[in-house]
Amino acid sequence: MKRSSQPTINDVARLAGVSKKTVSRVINQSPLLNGDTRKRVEEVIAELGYVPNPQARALALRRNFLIGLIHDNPNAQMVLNVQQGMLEVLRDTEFELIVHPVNRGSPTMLEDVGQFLERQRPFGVMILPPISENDHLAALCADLGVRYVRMGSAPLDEAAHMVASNDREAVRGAVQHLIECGHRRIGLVLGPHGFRSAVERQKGYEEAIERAGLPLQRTLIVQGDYKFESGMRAAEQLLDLAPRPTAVFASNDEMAAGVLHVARQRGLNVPQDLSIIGFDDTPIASHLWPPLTTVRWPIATMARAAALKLVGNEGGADGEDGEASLFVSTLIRRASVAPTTG
Amino acid sequence: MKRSSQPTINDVARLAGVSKKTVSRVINQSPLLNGDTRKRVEEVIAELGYVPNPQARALALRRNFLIGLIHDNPNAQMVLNVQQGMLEVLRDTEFELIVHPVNRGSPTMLEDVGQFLERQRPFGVMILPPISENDHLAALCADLGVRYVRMGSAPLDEAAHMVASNDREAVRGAVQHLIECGHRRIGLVLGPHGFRSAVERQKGYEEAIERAGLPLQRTLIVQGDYKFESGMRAAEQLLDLAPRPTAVFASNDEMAAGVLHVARQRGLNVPQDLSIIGFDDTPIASHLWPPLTTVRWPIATMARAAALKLVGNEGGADGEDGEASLFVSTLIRRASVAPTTG
DNA sequence: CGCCTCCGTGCAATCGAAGGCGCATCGTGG
DNA sequence: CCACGATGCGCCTTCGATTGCACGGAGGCG
Repeated sequence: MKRSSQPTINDVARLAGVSKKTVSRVINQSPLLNGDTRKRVEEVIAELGYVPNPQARALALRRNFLIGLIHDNPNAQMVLNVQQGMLEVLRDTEFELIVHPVNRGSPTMLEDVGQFLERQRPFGVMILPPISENDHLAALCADLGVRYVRMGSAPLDEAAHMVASNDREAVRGAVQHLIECGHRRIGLVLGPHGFRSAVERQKGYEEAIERAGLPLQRTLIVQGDYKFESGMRAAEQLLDLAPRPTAVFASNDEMAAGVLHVARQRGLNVPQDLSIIGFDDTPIASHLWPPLTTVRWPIATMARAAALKLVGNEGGADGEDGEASLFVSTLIRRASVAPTTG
Repeated sequence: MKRSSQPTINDVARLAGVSKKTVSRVINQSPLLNGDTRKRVEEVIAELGYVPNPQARALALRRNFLIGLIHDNPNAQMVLNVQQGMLEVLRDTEFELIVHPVNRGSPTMLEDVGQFLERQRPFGVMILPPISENDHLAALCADLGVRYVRMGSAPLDEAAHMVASNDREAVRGAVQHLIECGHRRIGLVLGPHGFRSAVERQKGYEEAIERAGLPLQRTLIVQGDYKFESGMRAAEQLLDLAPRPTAVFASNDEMAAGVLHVARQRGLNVPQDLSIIGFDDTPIASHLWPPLTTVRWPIATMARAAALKLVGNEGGADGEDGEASLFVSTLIRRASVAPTTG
């Protein structure tokens, strides 16, 4: 049984014996308003269960209340954490989240996003890595007058338009941890070409090695692509070296799992024979055996901050945005790292 | 640099030298329309880059083009697969997907959803397990005149309102597989109380045991809650039994990972000493060591079907919906199952 | 005591698109 | 050659909410 139709602002006005304008004032919290009238209107609203029609509102205001989430991300946990974080903020507002995945590979990616933006004209969009690194995309948003915030592994825009973790520093810390445990031959599994995060994590590794006065050996650095299988391939390569590395930093957890997988296949004990550190602290990290030492970055916190930047101080002076833009990651120590026995 | 403002249907009409109505006819593919005029209008549209304003459209049509996704699901991979599947369908339409997670635990859950539905009046909503099992929620949608489709592990509504896998049958097959491998003492880790999927999977287990003429032993069935830790606790309990079970079916992969974890802690070899089967085929299943034999259910396919049900044959006779409602799961055989040596 | 100001409120126009109704035009047949 | 039906097209209203402008009443000041 379907309710006939929603009450409109006209119904409210009629029943309360006032004009639409007055009702509108009540809804929009206009300060100049008689207390009596306001109360009566509010009563009628409650009685009727009146809810303003967002489409009509959007039309009259010449703006809508949609926040887009653009991503091309294979990491489900991360995308969902972002959604959760953003929605925690948006829940208290009149904004809604509309998700729009795209294909990184597709040559029409920019057009796709452009169409989406033109059709919906969302109030703002959040762009997740790795496409957040695409400057054309940001330019497109700016051009169309759509607010945007990019999430990244390093600062890649002005503060108002980004939230970033500091991957380089975090990885440096992780590798330093390995060095402090006595490791000298530390393998690195890179992220895919063209990813800013991959570059940052590599730099972090190199900085740690150099600061410790260790030699930077090219053979210890092997290509990966953030996928499990590439972690396995990288491990094959690293474990074939003689002498073998005693520790490996993989640029994400999934590849770390691949390394662990291969180590196990070869009968190596982790962490006794090989220490492993990952990155991301996905659920997989804590469920592996042994549980994986990894770097956790505050996705949900960053997502909340991004949402606030998008919807925040709408009317206010936009010189001042109280939201932080840089977030620190922490090393989560589990059981996949041990001191060298040598 | 921000484009001043979007062209409207008026601009198009003026430039093409026709009335708005004619432009509207072109856009909405009205059949009664002169070819010449149509072409001219289309040219102007292309030239101006005119895109109809969805809000105005929604207002005039007294309906919008939003599909909601309601879930309270902790399984990120599943939620994201659903989003992907639905968006594959919606991409070709004018619909947009708006996500709305809820708190299962919250006593105001129904009100929350009600508010969401009243505010947005989405054209349709998709409801994921486990809240899809909540009949009040479905009733709410029906009451508000919002189309809905519920996803479940067993048929829980009429065909037009659900897509379901057949968990019972799938689990029966999985446990039969264990029995065929010679296992006689097979542990079961249950899903949480009050979950339909948990019940279905238990029934599948029991059916397999009974059909094989084996005794149904209560001590082999232990409670879990779909979380990794509960899998560990369950494993502790099962592996303390004497004689020990030689195989375990865990009601999802995460708990299976927990079982594997504990087995490893106790120095058991998997699969030689203990065979394990999970459910869901999340990425974790293939990344564990040994890779986990598990049941895969076609989430994305189901999501696509659900999306089609939601937006499909809008004007047509709604007696006929071509979309399937029941989907079969398959056993993915990996390395976590071995024949009994005894 | 009257006029002016200010506050609260209502009327009517507006946003962009859709569609009913009716007019103009074209084609055809008597 | 005219009448009539079919068809293409435009005017005007509508959807629900916002907002500029103007008006009525109350209070202050000359």
